[in-house]
Amino acid sequence: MPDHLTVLRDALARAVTAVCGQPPAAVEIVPPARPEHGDLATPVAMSMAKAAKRNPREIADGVAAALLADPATAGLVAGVEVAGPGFINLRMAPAWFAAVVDDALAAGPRYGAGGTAAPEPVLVEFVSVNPTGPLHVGHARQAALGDSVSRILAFAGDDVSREYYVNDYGRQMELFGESVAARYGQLYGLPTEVPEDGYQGDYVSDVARVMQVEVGDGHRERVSPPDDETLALFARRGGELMLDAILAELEVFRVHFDVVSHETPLHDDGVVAARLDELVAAGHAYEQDGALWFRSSAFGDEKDRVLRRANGATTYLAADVAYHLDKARRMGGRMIDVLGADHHGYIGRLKALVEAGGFDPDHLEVLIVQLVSLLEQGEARKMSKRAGTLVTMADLVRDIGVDAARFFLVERSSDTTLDLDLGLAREKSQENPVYYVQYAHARCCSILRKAADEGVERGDSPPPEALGDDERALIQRLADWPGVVTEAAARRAPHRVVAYLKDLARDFHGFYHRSQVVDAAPAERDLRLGLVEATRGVIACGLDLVAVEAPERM
RNA sequence: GCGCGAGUAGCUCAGUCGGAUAGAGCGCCGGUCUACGAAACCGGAGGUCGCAGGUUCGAAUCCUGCCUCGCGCGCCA
Repeated sequence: MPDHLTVLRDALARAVTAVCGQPPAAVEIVPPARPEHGDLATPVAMSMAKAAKRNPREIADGVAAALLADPATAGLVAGVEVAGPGFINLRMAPAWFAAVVDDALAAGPRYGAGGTAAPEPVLVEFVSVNPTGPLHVGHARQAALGDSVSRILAFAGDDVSREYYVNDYGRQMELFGESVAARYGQLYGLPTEVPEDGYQGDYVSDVARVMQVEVGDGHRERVSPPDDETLALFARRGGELMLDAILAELEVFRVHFDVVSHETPLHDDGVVAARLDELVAAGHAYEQDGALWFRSSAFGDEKDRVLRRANGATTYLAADVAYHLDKARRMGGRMIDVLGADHHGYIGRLKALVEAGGFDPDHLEVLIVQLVSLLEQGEARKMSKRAGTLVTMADLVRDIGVDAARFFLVERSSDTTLDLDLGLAREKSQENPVYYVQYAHARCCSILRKAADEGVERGDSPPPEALGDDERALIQRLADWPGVVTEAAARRAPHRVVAYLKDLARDFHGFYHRSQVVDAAPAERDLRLGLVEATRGVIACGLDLVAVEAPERM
């Protein structure tokens, strides 16, 4: 059951086709620049003018006449006017506004869902940090983006799977193991020291203490000096504990992964070696200077890349060959990787390896998330990994709460650096847009509670003769929702949902101030009760798409 | 040097597969509670859309060049 904006768009497309003899590429319906231009406007006649080699005003006149004669929109369009260079301005009838509200109520929580034209399986991989340390605010932004994109794609109709890829292999894990072992030794007063380039953070001691509980003092004799077997144990178990902590934090952050895949088995089970052999056999890899190179330049990358070093160790890229080709095989659909800005130089390689593996490189999409800087009183908060002043995701959540963190981290387009004002985010009041939106939801609930308390139920009276400006604006905003979802999904842009919610909340607050609901005359009351319920539903739905709670009371 | 991203109001940013007089929040100035929540509403001031050309009925949006900022350019991950 298409929503009424779609009904109108289809009717306009039919009218254009009848007048021009060819269908329009798209029918854009926009709010008019000025209120006296009507309720809705479309520039479709002007965009058709070139293709049809006709005067835009002439087309517009024809479309206007055809639209008025279309039975599908009979009673919904109150007036059509051609203005300016060929804009078609529409004045909608009360029945149209009522129909929009009915659309939303009939669809319930599914209003706006399923708009993706060609749904497909999508695997969204994000966060994927080494289990050697806690998540910081940059990861929090990636988590918020990856999860919100997943929620939006799923709502729009795709079959989404969230995945975390654990780099639990290689030199960094060894260093982590050595660091944990050193801290473990220190618990027994041994002179063990964390390596210079190891992990110095306090959390390493926490991991060591947990391991002390698990393995007891059985290894105290084996960490000073350490033997390989012991280091391997500390690296493996330490990594597991760290990963558990990371995933638990992400659950608190309302991020749940459907699949957690590990790098180590790709090496141990020979998958990496097998993929490298295949690349060689296909002529996509070659030996030079004792190393094995991927001929990625043949697939558009800037230069060739090393897969296996002269010392025999495979690179991170080699594992990614195995991992991404495995993903491509499992999915048979689209892969989205969410990466930090410092990894953007990696995109060419990833696309190249997907193509070399026989898959369409366009099926891999890489979303780059720009940096986050935290502001305190307008001053940038200095963050340095070395100085230990890095703000972790846990710190952020403790400071401003999950709702504010999730909201602020996706409020801006992911390809612009984000300034997060902690003072504002912490503020539980007026200036804070999170509460502004949540408050609108609570107000809707408050009205509905009052109606229930007074035994007032929504009747089925016909729409009022005329609607107020606030009602028209709010209803039109609701009519936009399905389009907003589709757009946010197509562009992988949760910030569109957030921006919409702020607009919707503003329209609602304005309506609220000037319109009585429960105590209004029957015709108005029925429409407004439906409008409040529909608004409440869309706010709750939109907030859920960015994993922010919609409280009934605040 | 090359690549990617950004440059729009005092600040933070929307808007960018071309549409009418470029928007919001914050901040600033002023007004509104005996109504379903004032965590709200209403009004005002505030702009060479980085610069310069080009494309056309029409450019913040597309093209070219330049400037500034961030990030990246390893047989690291």
